[in-house]
Amino acid sequence: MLTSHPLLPAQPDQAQIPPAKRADRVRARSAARRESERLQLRDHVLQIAQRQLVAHGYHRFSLREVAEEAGYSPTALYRHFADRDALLKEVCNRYFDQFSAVLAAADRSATAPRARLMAQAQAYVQFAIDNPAVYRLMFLERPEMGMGLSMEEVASDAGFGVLAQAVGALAAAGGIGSLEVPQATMVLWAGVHGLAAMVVTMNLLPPQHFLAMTHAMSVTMLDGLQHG
Amino acid sequence: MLTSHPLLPAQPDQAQIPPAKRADRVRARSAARRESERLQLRDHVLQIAQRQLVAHGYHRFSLREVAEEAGYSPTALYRHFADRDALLKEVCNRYFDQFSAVLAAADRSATAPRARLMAQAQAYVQFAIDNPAVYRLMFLERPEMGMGLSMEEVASDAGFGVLAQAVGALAAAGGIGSLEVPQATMVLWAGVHGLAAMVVTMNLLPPQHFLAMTHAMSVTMLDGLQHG
DNA sequence: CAGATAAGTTTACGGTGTTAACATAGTATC
DNA sequence: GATACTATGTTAACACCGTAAACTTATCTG
Repeated sequence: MLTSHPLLPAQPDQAQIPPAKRADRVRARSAARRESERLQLRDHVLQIAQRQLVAHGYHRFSLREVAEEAGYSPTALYRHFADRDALLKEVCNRYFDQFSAVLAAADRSATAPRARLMAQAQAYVQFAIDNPAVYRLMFLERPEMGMGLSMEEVASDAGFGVLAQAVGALAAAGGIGSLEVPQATMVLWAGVHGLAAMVVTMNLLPPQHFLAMTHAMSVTMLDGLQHG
Repeated sequence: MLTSHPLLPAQPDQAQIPPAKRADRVRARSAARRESERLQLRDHVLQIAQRQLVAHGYHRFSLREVAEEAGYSPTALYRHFADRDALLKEVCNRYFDQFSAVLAAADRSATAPRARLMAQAQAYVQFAIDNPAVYRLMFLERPEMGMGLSMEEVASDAGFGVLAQAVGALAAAGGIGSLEVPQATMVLWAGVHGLAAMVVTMNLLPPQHFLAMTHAMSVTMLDGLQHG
């Protein structure tokens, strides 16, 4: 039998503390606990939403079904999220962090600018292969989610910082011909984005095929930049 | 006051023709007229659907609203189309023909393989700019519409025949390095597809921007193919 | 004339996102 | 300690959606 709430850490002896201060502390702890519970619930719902998005895809994603699996009435979720889109947007944000991390890791796996960009492209398409529904949501269906940035911002620094940096390094090494760095960044991004879009829209071909194509595309573009 | 049905052409004097044969002819004409009316209605509905798809976008497209504008009950459309997707698919097909024609015209606007491919890329993105909802439907939302082909088939001949042909011509002129023709075709297609996808998903930037980027991307890719 | 066929209707079902009205527990205040 | 307030749920309801089934009506056919 538990003598104290499992979520609450054991409290020290408070016998000699003035009641007023003790009440304040209790109140503070209570508020903290309720806030924690609220965040925990949010997180729980978001995890379910994430799972269902991956499982059913973007088109079948339903707020009501998320609520049902979470054990709430559909309208209860509106206390925690403005609407269905806000819920999806939060799911997006989490994946966006993960996506950035994946790209950054790929970037660190090499030193030469060209090799860094090749690795990034591969990781980019691999992410789309691993998370088609998420990539679709972030970049195809609701582009305002996942990043509230304009394309220029994305290509410059805030969004795909690692990409822009690597392109900058490539430019410093003389790997870019007549194009400016932002333009070259956009071109590279659009190229892999095209492949990623194909991955998530037509799921017939094996993933390996797309990775090979990504390699071919990266080589072609990088060669083209160099001899431009 | 009209003495004959306006849709029916005036018939010659049939006084001396045997009643049996005359009945046959009337029956045939009647069937033809009903068939024509049916096709006319189909076309009318398709035009409305096309307009609404362009106006409201893919997400808001509603079978019921099409029926309302056409002046029918929602279920009436099921006599002419299997379901909502079939209706959209037909709209797609019409645009697909137009799309092919646009690409073919662009291809004919130049003679050198490289110039032909540049023109095709420009026309490709221009089509996406002009018909974002349609491009989205054909290549992003429902790839099985507009072309029931696998990516290989598309890149080879049946789908983008003009593209594959131009790449073949480029290869014959020594414009392709180590890549095979199908791979080079896919790379080029994926590149412009990436730009087109950006056009239809993020409609913030001016079209001219995308056309300039298309130019940069085409040059980069073609240079890359040459020096690969 | 009787029957089949085609096209259109109304009705209905299950699904969606979302709003409004209500219940209730916990907190804050006098 | 009673009272008001706030947060967090609930149910009911609205306005959509795609679509299936049953029914009406007009037309063609044997």
